[in-house]
Amino acid sequence: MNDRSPVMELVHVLRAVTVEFDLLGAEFAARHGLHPTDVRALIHLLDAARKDIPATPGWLGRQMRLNSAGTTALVDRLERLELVRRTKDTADRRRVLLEVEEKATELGWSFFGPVIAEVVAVAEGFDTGELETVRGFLTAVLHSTQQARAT
Amino acid sequence: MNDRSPVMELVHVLRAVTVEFDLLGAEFAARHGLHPTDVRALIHLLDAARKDIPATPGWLGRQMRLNSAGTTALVDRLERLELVRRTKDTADRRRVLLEVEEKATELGWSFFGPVIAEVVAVAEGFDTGELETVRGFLTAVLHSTQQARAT
DNA sequence: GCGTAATATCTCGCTCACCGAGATTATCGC
DNA sequence: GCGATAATCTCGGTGAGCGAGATATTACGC
Repeated sequence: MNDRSPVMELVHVLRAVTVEFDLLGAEFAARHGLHPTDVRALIHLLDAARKDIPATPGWLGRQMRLNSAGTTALVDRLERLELVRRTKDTADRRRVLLEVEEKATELGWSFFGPVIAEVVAVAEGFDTGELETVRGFLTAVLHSTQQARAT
Repeated sequence: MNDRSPVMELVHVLRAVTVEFDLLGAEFAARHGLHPTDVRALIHLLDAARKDIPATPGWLGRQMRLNSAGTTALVDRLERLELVRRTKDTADRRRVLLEVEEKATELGWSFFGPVIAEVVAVAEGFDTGELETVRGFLTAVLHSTQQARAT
């Protein structure tokens, strides 16, 4: 596999994009006095809310690869910042549901807003078919790596 | 901006890919008894070596958004793990150059190898023009976000 | 050349994110 | 009901990263 092959270029740029997004998250976190982990958690929680997946501490911990102690600490932090609220699940009273506060969605938009604007601006230069190609490729990579990680 | 618009789908999948890559890094780190930060540092150092950019603690700290104390601790860790070597710069003797050991490149390949294999497999289903479209799009997003972060 | 400012790195003390182990509380199958 | 299982939380400890400041080397103004 040549270092200059088209596919290797793709790998490099993909990696560079993830590094860049990480740094964006870290800077956003620092600017708002929270930790990169909190931003990552926020992303997962907003994602869950968007997809109507019930979010619990256990679920969040699995997403973030944190153990239960770390997860409790994380949720404590988020609750203290008034970004989430703990509520008991009436069906299974062992469970605690995490509900994102409005403050959290606002924070989420102020993080993603600029990113979305960037991507929208870039997308201007591509036609619908091309964007569909990009989306298809990224989706395939996503599923492929998720698959690989699960094994 | 509709949540189901093609561009928003792209944003979501891009974000999902970065989350997935983060998790890959974290799991790789855990499996090798090091920290996600160490893996990130390794990526930056191997990148620098590949591009013939001289890597110093200061440079690495800027890439990672660590302050000097944290950077020193990081380099200490990497040196203890025999992944990098500190050498004095003869031109500017205030500076310390970080040279990656062979062990580090091996570790890098064992991390990227599987990822590359995934991307290569996915790329099979796309022709050269399509891959070029994807690469162009990601490169544009990369530059655009780098630009935005600098301001 | 000489003193001063700027630059690169490191040291010290501290905070707190995260882990391992285990306690607590609630649910389910028998 | 009772043991097994599951979800969450508590406690104690480790160490990554920060702020402040020390040290060493180089660049600049005179």
